[in-house]
Amino acid sequence: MSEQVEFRHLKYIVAVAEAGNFTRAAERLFLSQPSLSKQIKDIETEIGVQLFERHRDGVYPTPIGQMVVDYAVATLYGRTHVFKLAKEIFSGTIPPLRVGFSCFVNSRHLQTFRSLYAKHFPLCSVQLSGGDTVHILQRMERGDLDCAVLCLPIAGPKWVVEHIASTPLVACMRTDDPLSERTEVGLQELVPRLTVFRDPDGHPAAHARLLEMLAAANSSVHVSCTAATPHDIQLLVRDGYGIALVNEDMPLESDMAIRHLYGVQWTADTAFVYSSDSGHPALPHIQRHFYKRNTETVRKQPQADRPQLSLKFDITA
Amino acid sequence: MSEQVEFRHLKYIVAVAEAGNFTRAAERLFLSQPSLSKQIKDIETEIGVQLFERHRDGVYPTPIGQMVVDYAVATLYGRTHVFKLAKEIFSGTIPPLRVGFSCFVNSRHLQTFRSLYAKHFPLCSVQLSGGDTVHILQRMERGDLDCAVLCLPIAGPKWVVEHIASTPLVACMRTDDPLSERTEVGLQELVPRLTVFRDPDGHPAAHARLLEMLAAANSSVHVSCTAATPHDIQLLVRDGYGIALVNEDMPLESDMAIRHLYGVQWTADTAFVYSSDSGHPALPHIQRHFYKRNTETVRKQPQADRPQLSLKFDITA
DNA sequence: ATAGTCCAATACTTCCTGTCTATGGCAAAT
DNA sequence: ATTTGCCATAGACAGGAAGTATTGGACTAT
Repeated sequence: MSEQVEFRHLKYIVAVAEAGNFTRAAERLFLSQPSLSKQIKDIETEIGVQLFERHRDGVYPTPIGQMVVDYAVATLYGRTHVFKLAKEIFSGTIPPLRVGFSCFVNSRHLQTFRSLYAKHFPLCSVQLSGGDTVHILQRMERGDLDCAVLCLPIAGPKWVVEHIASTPLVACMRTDDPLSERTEVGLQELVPRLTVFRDPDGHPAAHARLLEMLAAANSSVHVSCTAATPHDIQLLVRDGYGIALVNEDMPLESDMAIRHLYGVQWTADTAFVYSSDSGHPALPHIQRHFYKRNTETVRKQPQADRPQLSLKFDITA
Repeated sequence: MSEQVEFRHLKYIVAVAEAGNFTRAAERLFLSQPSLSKQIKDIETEIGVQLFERHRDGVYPTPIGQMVVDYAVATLYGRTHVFKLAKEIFSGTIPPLRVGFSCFVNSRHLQTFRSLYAKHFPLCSVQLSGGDTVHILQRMERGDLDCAVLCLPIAGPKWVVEHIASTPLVACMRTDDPLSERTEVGLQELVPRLTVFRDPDGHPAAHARLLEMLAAANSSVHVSCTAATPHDIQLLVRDGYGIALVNEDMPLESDMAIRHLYGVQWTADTAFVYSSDSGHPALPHIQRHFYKRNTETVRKQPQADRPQLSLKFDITA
């Protein structure tokens, strides 16, 4: 039924809608008016729907016609951009992708991203640079970075956020800590000693969300030590300043142990982020791949009986 | 550059990728093999990118080719569905849209939805039915409803959720309540008298989220009265059972007053929801319109200094 | 009234191009 | 060495998109 509709027709439909007049639309298309009229009419009879109302004072899309016009604009845009991107990738004229990352993101996610990119864009190089989340976001806003792998939550409509992974939050303590003899530790016995945190300034939204999750569990903590890197956090824990909540997959240094939490199921989340008005042509394609990977694997929702809280969402959004 | 690429080519590209072989792809397309070969080759030279690697044991898409194949599949799918939808709307063969709604959703959102639908699909009718959120979701899952206008949070990957509106949460009390003399009420003086709530069974996730927001403000409440409708909530408040948290735009009955909260900025959110595997062809188009309306108006993020918490997200997701 | 203007639709011709058949080339299998 | 399977090339042909010329309808100005 729609098999006969070609890109040519979409171009004609858009032109007529914009010009509001067959004659001027034909001029703009460097086409004769009869040819344009016929093509539009052919399509209308082909799909069995009137797309335009011809009045003496102009040609207006019908409501359905307007829907088709919207579709046509999007589709024409998609075509030019896919093939533009393909050519840029093929010729290597695509600029190097500048990727930021938070040091709290496990390096395997960076490797996943990197191999995904290398697989799809073998001629294209990647420039990595680490930093705290706020700084990375600032640099993306300035246009100094194209995208980033960061810890959620990331707020606001200006970012495109594609979830990559969830990791349980666990307690990080010394191996000689009495609590390390348990296989799991309860929140109530943990909270009084929970004093080591990620630097709130590095990612205020994540800090606020963590405090909110603690509040939801009727726990209030005393934030006495903060650190800007996983290494520093373990330094503080090793030196006896307290216990920290860390990602289960954080690279563990010597004399450090992690224990799961009992009674709650808290997770931290990693995401691929880029500016919604970013110009780099590879980003939507990469995002689409992460999206596919998500929709294929997310099926198995565990639905545990323990309260599942996640750092995923920014509660101030 | 990509101007020469037609839907025909996209079909050919997909067929070759699926058949892994020019000859068999041509058979499947009821086309001669040379014609197919030539068309693919023409496109490759036209856009300047090799899409397929011809090996002795088969034809494989290059990485860029795979990207184009993905694009082609999506674009072909889009074309058939847009015109199928257009025809169904035009001929009135589109079935009536069965819309569910929660009674806590302000009726103006239903009217917005209704006028949007009527504007785009004038020949198509709407069947409205109200109920509590859980019930509406169940009916959508069973296929008895096509879509719904509900209060967030709505969890899970099986729902497509498009945000419609945010409304401040306010305290609902009797007009003769001492607190009603203030222009704003503080959470600390409010919480001890906050005893009237929406029925938790009607929307467990929203109830849990509200309790979490209260916990985040170091407040724990005693849920002594619950009601299933805004009317019943006001009934309980009028009869002196306590104060309720309600949407600012809830239709107010006589002797009832609402007061904003001081120190926090809490909001409840309304969304357009439908099943991600729903077959009704109008839904993606409606969603697209809400999405457009959002992206056009959301620019002005207030960024107040008060803590902004929202019922928007399901924290157990 | 009537001529003039504007615009879409129709009739017919031209020419481009997508498809076909036939064939060549190449590598692996027998 | 021959056969087989597959893709590329060459030349002929037909379908249809676009062009030119024209008609027809509706409004306007004199």
